Amino acid sequence: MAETTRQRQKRQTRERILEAARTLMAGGRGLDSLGLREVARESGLAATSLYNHFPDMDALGLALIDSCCFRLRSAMEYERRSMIEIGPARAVKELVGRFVRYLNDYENDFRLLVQQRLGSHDRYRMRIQRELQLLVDELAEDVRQAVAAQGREPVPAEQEAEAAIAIMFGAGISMLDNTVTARRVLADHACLQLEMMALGGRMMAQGTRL
Amino acid sequence: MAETTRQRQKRQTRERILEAARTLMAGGRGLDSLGLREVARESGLAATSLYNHFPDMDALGLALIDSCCFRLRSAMEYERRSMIEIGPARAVKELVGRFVRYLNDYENDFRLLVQQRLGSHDRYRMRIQRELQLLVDELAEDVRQAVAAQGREPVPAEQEAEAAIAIMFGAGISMLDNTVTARRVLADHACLQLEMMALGGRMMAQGTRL
DNA sequence: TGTACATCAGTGAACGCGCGTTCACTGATGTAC
DNA sequence: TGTACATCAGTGAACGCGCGTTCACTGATGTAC
Repeated sequence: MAETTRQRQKRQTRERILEAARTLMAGGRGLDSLGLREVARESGLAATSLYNHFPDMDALGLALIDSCCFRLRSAMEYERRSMIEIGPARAVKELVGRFVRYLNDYENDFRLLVQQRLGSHDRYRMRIQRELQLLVDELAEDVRQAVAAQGREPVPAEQEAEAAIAIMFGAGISMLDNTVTARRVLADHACLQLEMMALGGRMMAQGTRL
Repeated sequence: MAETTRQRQKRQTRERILEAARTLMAGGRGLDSLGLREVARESGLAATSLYNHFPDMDALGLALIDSCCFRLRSAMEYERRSMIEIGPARAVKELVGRFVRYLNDYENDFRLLVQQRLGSHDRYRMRIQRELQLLVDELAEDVRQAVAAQGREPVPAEQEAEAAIAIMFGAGISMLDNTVTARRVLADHACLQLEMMALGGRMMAQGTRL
C-alpha cells in the first residue's frame, strides 16, 4: 500500500528532526548537551511536537546513533568483493582510503559514535559495540578469503582485523583535530601500520615469534 | 616555608572536591553530566564553596583531567629502564600487563580520558592529546633503544608505538564493559597484536613489503 | 605573650534560565458509508 | 461524489526542577606590633 500524505509528512518531519540534531552537533558538541527545545527550534517545530516522533530524548539519541551505524557500515562495506582480488598492498590502501573518505563525509557521525561508545547510556554503548564487532568480523573474513585466494598459510585474521580497526579509529580520532594535509600524513601512517600488522601476521603464520 | 593550617585545610578540601567528582563519575557517568551542586553535596560542602577552589566548573573539569593524565603517566612510566633489558617478547607482556593494571586501578580515569579526548571542550581535548603523544614518544624511544641494544636494524619505532597505543586503548575500551575473565582474553589478544606489529616492524626493517 | 586588625574558606539566599515532560486543544488528512 | 466522523501531527501554556553563578556575610586562622 502506498504511503499516504500524512505518513509521508510524518516521515519527513522525523528526518528533519534528526537532521537538525546532526546540524547542532556539527561543531563537535556531544549528544549529551543537546537540548529538546534546541532541536525543536532548529527543526522549525514546537518543542512538544518532538513527542509525536520520539517517546523521549533517549529514543531520539538512539535513532541518531542507529543512523550513524548504518552509514558507517554502508561506507565501509562498499565493494568488499574487489578487495580480495587486488592484492594485500592495494587492499590496505583501499581500506584506509575508504575510511578517510567516510571520515571526510561523516565526521560528525564518527565523532558521535566514538563518544557514545564510552557514554553513560548502556543501550547506546551496546548498539555501537555490536556495530564495531560486525566491522571487525567482516574485515577478518575478507582477510581470510584474500589469504586463501593467494594460497598462503592462514594468518590470525581476527587479530589482524581487530588491530586494524583500532589503528584506523585511533588515526581517525587524531584526524578530527587536524588539517586536511595533516590528515593525509596520518592516513599514510595508518597504512604503514596496517602493512606492518599484515607482515607480522605472515610471520606468525609461518611459526615465527618474537 | 612550612604549610600553614589554613593552606593545608584548603588543599585538603580541594582534594576532597576532586575525589567527590571522581566518586560521582564511578558509574560510568560523563564529566558533562556532573553538576556543581552534586559535587558539593558529595564533598559535604555548600555549593558556593567550590568557587573558593575553582573559578568555574570548567576549571574543575580541567583539574580532574590533569590528575588523570598524571596518574596515567605515572602508571605507564614505571620501570621503563628494565623494559629494554628483558627482551621484546617479555617487554610486550610487561607493557600490556602494566596497562591492564592501570585499567583495573583507575578504570574511571581511563573512561574520562577517552571520553574527553573527543569531547567538545577544546582545552580538555588538547591536554589529553598532548599526554597521549608523550606516551607514544616515550614508547617509541624505548623501542628504539631496545632494538639498538639487540644490535638489530632500526625499525619504524614511531609507527609501532602509535599502533601499540591504539591497540591497547582499543582493547581497554572493550575491557570496560567486560568481566575480569573476558578482560584477560582481551589482554592476550592485545599481546598477540603487539607481537605481530613488532614482527612486521622487523620485516620492514629488512626491506620486506607487502 | 597579648592585642588589634587583615585575610579568606565556607555559608545561605537569591538571580535568571533552560531543562524534559504533561496536557487539553486545533485543524488538516484519512476513512466509511 | 458528498458527507459525517475518526485520526493524529502539531501547538502553546504550564509543571517542578536543578543548573551555574553573584553577593553580602560569618568566623576561624594568620599576622604585625
